Amino acid sequence: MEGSRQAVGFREVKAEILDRIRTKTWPPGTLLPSELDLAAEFRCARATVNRAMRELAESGIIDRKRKAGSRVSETPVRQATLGIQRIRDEVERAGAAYRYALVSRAVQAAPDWLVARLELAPGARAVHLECMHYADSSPFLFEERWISIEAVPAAEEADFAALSPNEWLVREMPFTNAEFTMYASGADDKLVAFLSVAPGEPIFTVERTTWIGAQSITFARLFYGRGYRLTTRT
Amino acid sequence: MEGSRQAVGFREVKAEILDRIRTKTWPPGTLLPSELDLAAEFRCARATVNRAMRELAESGIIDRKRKAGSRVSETPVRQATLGIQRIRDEVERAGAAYRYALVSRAVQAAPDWLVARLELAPGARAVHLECMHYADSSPFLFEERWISIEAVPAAEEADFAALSPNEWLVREMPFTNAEFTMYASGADDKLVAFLSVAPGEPIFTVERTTWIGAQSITFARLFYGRGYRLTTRT
DNA sequence: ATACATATTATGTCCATACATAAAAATAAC
DNA sequence: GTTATTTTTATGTATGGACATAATATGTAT
Repeated sequence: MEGSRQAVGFREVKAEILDRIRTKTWPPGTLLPSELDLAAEFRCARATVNRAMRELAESGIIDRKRKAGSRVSETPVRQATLGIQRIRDEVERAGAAYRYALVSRAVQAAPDWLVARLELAPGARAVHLECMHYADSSPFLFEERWISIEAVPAAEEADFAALSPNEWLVREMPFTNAEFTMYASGADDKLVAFLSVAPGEPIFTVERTTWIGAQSITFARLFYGRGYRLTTRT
Repeated sequence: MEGSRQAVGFREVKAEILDRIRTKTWPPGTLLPSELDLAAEFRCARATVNRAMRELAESGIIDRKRKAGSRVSETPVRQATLGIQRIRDEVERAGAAYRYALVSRAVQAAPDWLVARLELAPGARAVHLECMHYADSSPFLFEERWISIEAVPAAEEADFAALSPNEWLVREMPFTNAEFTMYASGADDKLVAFLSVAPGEPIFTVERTTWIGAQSITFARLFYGRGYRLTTRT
């Protein structure tokens, strides 16, 4: 037979589309050919092109809309993956010994802001924890955490003095969605005491909410000690 | 007809599997039924189950291996993707008007620390820029940037007074790899002046190095104004 | 028992087809 | 000219079948 190429899989299709975008054959904003056209060009099934384009859309390279077609994204949203996230691993990867301590534990009605953030039922109860994580016995991070009892009933009985909520939840509850917010805050009195920093000293802070499916599980606020840097690459 | 359920899509399959994991019907480590078995149970095609399970594997909920089957992950890979965008979009998405101003521009030999970080040749030249980004005429972000002239010769002639390096580079060099480092720093004199903050005030800071393939392109240090929060969700 | 070849099996991918759905475009009604 | 209504079309998803591939399990020879 003549030049009928063989075995064009979704990886090849994806790579070829990416290459045409990279080389500006299809500059940002370009309307791509339809799945059917590309399938004809690559001599493969539409489903194959569909998977290639779906994955490109998931990583933000192209935008897709029914009937309107697919176009090269004008504003490619680069996606860096935040590799999370047992705090123990983070400390030990830096070559330090990890130590954890429970500061306080309470079961209480969720405050209004938490009800709003986790979309809890009014009057829902939550486990409220404060903990310290140490690297080689120097303060690494102060953690404030709330766990929805409705979502994780076992949290009410769990022994968080023995196991950090971080590790307990990793074992107990897989999650599907998380929202991270990062900002710089100034150290208040509590942080001054626990993190051994000066009042007002810049503190790298992370807030994290996690869900499984549509149900919220937990909210955590992490205050990192002096000199902490969070690094990630694409 | 009797109870033959209808239209079971991959979302439903995914949700049901997730639910069985959440309720510990299938605790961590459990070997899941094969795709064929699940397809029979849900009365759908294997491809439908396959997509559901593939997506669960991608988000780290289950681990899959040929022949060995799929099991509920013992240590769910908790990874979040951090969406990186153009500063203009970030400002405008918050409903503010975006304005950009070039503060300084110089072509100079790359300082030693930059040579090391970007793995430049000794004595390599770089464009050094300082810029301000405003949201509704209030300071949003002060940017320090170096661009390798070897990697991007056009940078030496580009008019960065008209277009921010951020947007210029996005247009010019799509598809780069990037490394992000985030931390909290205290405002120095320059930041006090440009960001209208108090001396020592906590500043959310991002350092970003980008490459295309193995070649480094640019290094930027972004100092965000008061109250900035970087949010990302999976 | 140990090493090697072979069969088995769950996942991985592809195909051709079909129908659903959303949104744009074209048309009809006012 | 403006507003409904219909048509068109690209994407979204499902199906049943097929073969590939990797890893395990099994059987065989040493």
